Amino acid sequence: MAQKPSIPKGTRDFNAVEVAKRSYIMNIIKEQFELYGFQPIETPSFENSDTLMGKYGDEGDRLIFKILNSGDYFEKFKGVVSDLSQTVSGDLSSFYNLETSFVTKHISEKALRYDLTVPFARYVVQHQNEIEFPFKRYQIQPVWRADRPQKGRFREFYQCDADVVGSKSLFQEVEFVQLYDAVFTALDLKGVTIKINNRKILSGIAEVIGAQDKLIDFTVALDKLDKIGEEKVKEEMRSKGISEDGISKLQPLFSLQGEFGMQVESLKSILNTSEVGIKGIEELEFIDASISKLGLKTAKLQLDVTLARGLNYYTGAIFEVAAPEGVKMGSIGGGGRYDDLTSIFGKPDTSGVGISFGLDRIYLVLEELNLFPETIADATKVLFINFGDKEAMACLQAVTKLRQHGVKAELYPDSAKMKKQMTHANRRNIPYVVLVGEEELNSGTYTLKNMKSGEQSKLKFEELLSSLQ
RNA sequence: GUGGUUGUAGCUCAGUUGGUUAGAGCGCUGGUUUGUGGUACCAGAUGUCGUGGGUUCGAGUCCCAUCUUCCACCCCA
Repeated sequence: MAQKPSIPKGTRDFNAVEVAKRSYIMNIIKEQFELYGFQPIETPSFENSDTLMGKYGDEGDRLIFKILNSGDYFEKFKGVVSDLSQTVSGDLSSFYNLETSFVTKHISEKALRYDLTVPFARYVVQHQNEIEFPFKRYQIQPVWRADRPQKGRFREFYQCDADVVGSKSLFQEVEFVQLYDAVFTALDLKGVTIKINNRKILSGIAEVIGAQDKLIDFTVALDKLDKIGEEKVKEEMRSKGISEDGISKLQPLFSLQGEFGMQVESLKSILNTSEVGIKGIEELEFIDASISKLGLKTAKLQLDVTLARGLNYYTGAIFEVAAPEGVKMGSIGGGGRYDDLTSIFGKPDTSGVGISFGLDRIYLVLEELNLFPETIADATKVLFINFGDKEAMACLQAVTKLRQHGVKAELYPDSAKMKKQMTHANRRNIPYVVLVGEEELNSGTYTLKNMKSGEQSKLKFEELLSSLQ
């Protein structure tokens, strides 16, 4: 027992105050989700590896927590190897030539949930006959990533997702922008930026510069523009084999600035030969026009052509939410349109679109900006001081009655020194204490003390109740 | 996964070129006050210097490993 206990890297314990603050955020998100017509579902913490692997790209696969098979997985694995190579069972030398992925596949068949979107796609396919489409669901559950922790980056964290499947309507995208705005407004987090882009535009650009086959490399490089600058981006594109001619066609992109409309115009000039690119522009224009008509409360919608989220399943709109200016935090939300996600699980032609809120990062942002309401922890309202068994019994009767009337009341369990009991009330921020000693016991009264003002008065039970309600 | 950074009392941090018994503030405990907390005064205790090895007569200080924290990549909420 000499060793200090600890928790794994990138995980956290939450105390009562933290839990209260977290559920404050969660409840607001939930409320808005339901207001927009989404219904909750839950999926298991872990899935079959096949369900998750290969859905997030190579980098994603690396970050998936694999669960080691239970039982004697090693003995079974040796069996697989010896069947395969006909080598003598127990000859370890053959192990060294094996691919990691091969080994992993045989010793691990389950993995922890990496996000909520892929399990949701699995859910939709598996329950397609019970689901009424378009299907709007929300899901608030933890996900796990074997990432290296940093500020706002954990190995276990919560995502809050809302998705619609079974509708290609762009009104869904419009509503999701409104939903983002509604949640952040309800949280009193003003000035968030909802960045929007469209995968079709990125495909169109790649097409125009003759790099269709390098779409991912191209977008990953472009995504870094505001971070590493124009020259470094070009350098990276060159190193990925994008032609000099193509890069020069991108030139207008690097100086893209200003209002939505102006950006769209310059995009049109680049993309006029690309059918898919034009389609992307039309989609963007529709969303922007609709939002302009409907209005946003506190967030702003901004076109960002360099926005290229790594997930390879987005096909249309791409969203990412940035914290208000001055807060150093990665994105606090993201999402987009995916036309093809469920086809991986055998259900083609089902378009989906969804967004996600990063609970833990929103928490950090609210904390930094001091935006949590003060009354968030709804704790005990009155503590009865314990003077001894006889008095305590009388107190407990009063406590019981108060509780029946919905007053959060408790009795200090031990007849400790008064100072200790008062200090206890103080530290727990309990606003009232009640003193019942011999005198009160005889007169059937209660001395109620306001811990903030120091005032106190002797009351009958009915008076006590009404002043605590 | 790559490179760097951090760890000393409950908390925030000092601690010299390696040298006797490791310090401060806040907090904590007790008392001034046996029916009154938060304010005041007095007194007291803080500790495996992250962990494990090594160098040295001697290590909080130097070296190695490991864990943790934060940062930059990568990627992402």
